[in-house]
Amino acid sequence: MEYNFRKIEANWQNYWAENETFKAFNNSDKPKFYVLDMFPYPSGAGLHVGHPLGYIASDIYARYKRHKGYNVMHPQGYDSFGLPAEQYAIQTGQHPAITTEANIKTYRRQLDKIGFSFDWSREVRTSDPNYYKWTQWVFIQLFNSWYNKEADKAEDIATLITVFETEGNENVNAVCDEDVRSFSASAWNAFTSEEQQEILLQYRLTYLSETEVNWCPALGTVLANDEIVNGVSERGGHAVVRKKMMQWSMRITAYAQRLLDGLNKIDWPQPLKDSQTNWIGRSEGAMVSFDIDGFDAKIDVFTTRPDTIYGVSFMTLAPEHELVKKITTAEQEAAVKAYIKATAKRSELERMADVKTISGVFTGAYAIHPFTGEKVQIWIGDYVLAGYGTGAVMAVPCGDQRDYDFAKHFGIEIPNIFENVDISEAAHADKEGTKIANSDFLDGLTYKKAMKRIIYEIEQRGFGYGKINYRLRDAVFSRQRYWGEPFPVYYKNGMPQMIEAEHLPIRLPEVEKYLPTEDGQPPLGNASVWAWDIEKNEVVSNDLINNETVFPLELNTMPGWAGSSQYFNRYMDATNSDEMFSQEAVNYWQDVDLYIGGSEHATGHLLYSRFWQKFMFDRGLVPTDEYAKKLINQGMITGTSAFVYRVEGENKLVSKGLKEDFKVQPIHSDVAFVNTSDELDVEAFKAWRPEFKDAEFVLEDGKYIVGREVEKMSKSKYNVVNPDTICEEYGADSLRLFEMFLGPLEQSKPWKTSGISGVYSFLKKLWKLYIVDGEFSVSDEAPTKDELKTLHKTIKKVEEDIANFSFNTSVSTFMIAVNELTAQKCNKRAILEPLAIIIEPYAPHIAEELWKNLGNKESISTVDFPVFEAKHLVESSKEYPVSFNGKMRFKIELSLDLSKEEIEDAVLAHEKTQAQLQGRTPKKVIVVPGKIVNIVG
RNA sequence: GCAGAAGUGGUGGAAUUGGUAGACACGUUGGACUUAAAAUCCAAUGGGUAGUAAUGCCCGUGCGGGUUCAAGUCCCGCCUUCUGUACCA
Repeated sequence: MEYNFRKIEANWQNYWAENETFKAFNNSDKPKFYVLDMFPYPSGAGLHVGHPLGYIASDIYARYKRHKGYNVMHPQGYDSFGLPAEQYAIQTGQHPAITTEANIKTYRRQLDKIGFSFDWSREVRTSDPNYYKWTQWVFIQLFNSWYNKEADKAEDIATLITVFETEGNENVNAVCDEDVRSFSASAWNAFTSEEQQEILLQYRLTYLSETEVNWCPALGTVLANDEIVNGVSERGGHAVVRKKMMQWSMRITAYAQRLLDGLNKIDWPQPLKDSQTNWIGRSEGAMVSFDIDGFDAKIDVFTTRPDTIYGVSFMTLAPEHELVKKITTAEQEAAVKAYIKATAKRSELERMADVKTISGVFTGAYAIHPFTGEKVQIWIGDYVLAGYGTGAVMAVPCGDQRDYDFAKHFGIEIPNIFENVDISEAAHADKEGTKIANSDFLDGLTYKKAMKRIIYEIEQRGFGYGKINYRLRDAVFSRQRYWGEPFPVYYKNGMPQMIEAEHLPIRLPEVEKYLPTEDGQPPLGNASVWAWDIEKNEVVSNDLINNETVFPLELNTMPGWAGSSQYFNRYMDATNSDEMFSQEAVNYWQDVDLYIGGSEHATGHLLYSRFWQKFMFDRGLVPTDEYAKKLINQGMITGTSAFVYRVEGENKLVSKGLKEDFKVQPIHSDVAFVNTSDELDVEAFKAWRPEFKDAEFVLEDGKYIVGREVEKMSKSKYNVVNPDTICEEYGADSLRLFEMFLGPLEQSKPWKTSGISGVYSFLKKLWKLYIVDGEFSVSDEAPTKDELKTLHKTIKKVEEDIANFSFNTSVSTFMIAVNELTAQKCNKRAILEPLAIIIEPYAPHIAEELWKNLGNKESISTVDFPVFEAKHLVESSKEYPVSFNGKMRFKIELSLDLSKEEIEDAVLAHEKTQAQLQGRTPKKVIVVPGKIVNIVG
């Protein structure tokens, strides 16, 4: 009776599917537990062994929690809108929906093979109209909301309109556009409907505005800040330029502080929290206005060091600053123009890479220092970024290194406002421990006191106000793509109008071509049936647009993060067609208890989804304002690439050991042709690369040995290992165990197929424990002390390891247990039955098979994890023999909340029983205060 | 530059609050079984050194210091690698 994993796994996978074993119900006597994975984008390449790592970990946790008596929801779905399917469509004309459907089929087949306990009845796909209906619905809710700073939450836009109608906007404290004009109630009521709409748009949480965006000509679309890496597009590495376009944006900045505060109450990895904190970029300081000499205009600056204002000796504007043109003098005009032209030409990438070069031009204009009344030069320089703060700085060369360098370079004076500080070499940027000097009323004050005083003075004298600034920008929400959620928006007289919720979803229209139109419109501009009839409430042909009731629909689609910002809530009630989710469902499931996924989403999905959740919380749609209590970032599994070495200029390939003797060029070989001893199957390689069909292979010891290198697992590096192959050869349980055994979950580590034989032979040994003379058979004899010890040790360790997410060490624990039980020739039900249960999360198929053969009819997945009485525990903890002053002592760990005497008694009793068991005389016991208990031996 | 994480055998990695460093596994070597191979099982495996042997001694967790009866673990100062981020005023 062999361990036939192929048959066992196929049987159980069918059984689970037929019986919907892992279906979670929205009500139960058991406590709830929600385990979530980041759902995958179904790419055409299918899964490689790196992808399921996080799913295996979450699955172990989910199965474990089921055994511990929880009602566990472990859903899965697909983030199925995205660029690859669209680009494939552009190349082939194939509709992205068809490609996506095919890819999902592959993914599902691969996932099923691994034996996950997903509740597929809750599957979601972001590209499914029944799903994106609710993405569109949330968009409408955002549009119909404004952020009330008084209440510090989002509210219905209707409440804002009421305020406008009764008292205008004088007393409204909202997060809104900066250039909102003020009006009275009577003025508001006199505005035309269009004027009112325009004003409201400046308050809505999602709004349309002409914004400067990151335009990527090669991709034909706008990119969000987090989609740009080092000045080029994250996807494809194409150049990105700044361009002004009409775009939908999300007023995420309204939530900047709450997004920061919320981090304190969630158990997420510190590095991830740090990167969100940096991304939000809170800084405290002041806004200060400087008058411009001879102009009726002011330069507003944001500074974190208003206390150094007496050190200002010039000002610098970003070259793009709107005042530059206005204030530049005739003499300086040519130089300024040339400089602006030169900086505009430099790409973002160059500008960032080249931070050393100091450049700038004097505008010829002067600002008036608000406190001293002195004239200070106004310069432009590209070290000032148009996109941060106001795009202008008050330069304090003695306190800021960049200002210092600039001043030195252009010979501008550097006044010193610090007591006893030498600034002849560098600026003095330290805040603490220095007193301010030469600064009138600030003289002698330290940083903290000076800050308080100067902000007070600035506000008193009307030069500005204290301000907290955030680096976080509002998120652009429009994409010029086809394969994304269409907006539920049509345009009437140029003003955006929402389609009523009951008419959702607005389905993606069919188009002839997936490229932008010839006149530069997004791909939806190719659709001929893409207009909204407000009488019929349906999408109609564009030809009818001249009708009074038919209006053009929005041509942009939503970005990738739209669909992933609320999917975790939709899982709670995934098939509900009347609501996004029922209140009963969301009140039952509340939030995610464990979320596992990659850290690359730190400033994308994981920030936006927190924003949406907070918004939904404000509007009373969800019960919590953070949706995931605990988050774990699983590490990446990298590939181990294989290389052959071609002698330059010859059709000759030399083995690794000989490559030093030649001038060689490494070439990737497919890892499929290399065995575990790094030996290349030369014939297979020749058949794979026809250009080497006639090549000469220079062998060492009769073998061709390849070179190895750890790289990211990718098709182009030919180092992809497919989970299907592993499942076919070793079984899904081996794959699951091995992925966990590979190393700590959160660490990145290279895949090495050779190591899998260890876990595979472990499973075979486990199987054999239950078999006597080729037949399933266990004895009902009472277990021995040693056998019980092995079992309880294993239970204790595995539970601890699961609690710490140290799945790798728990696999070792299983191996030790099986080795010990094999050595003890243990074949007893009392040991083997619980063993099958505790191994089940890691190796569900074999565990179920063993369970069935033990004579248990019920599926193991419904059995509770064994709990044993304390009296069964043979020892309270591990004993450490320790050498102390030359004497042998033992350390025993006891976590007891008892007095010294009670502990002494307990230890003595323990020692007595131990001594009796081992047939020796009891040793003298000394209890040392603290946690350490020593037994002198 | 800044922030975070990490450096342990030939390899992946254990070592829970400071207490037998190298668990477990891969690989390697030797052995059993076999006509042979595969599979399986057994044994050895950080380095050095003494001994026929049982066994013993010395060194050893990136480097240099320190605290401690005791340091991979704690403290100070370095080095290296990885990850994120960056003219953020």
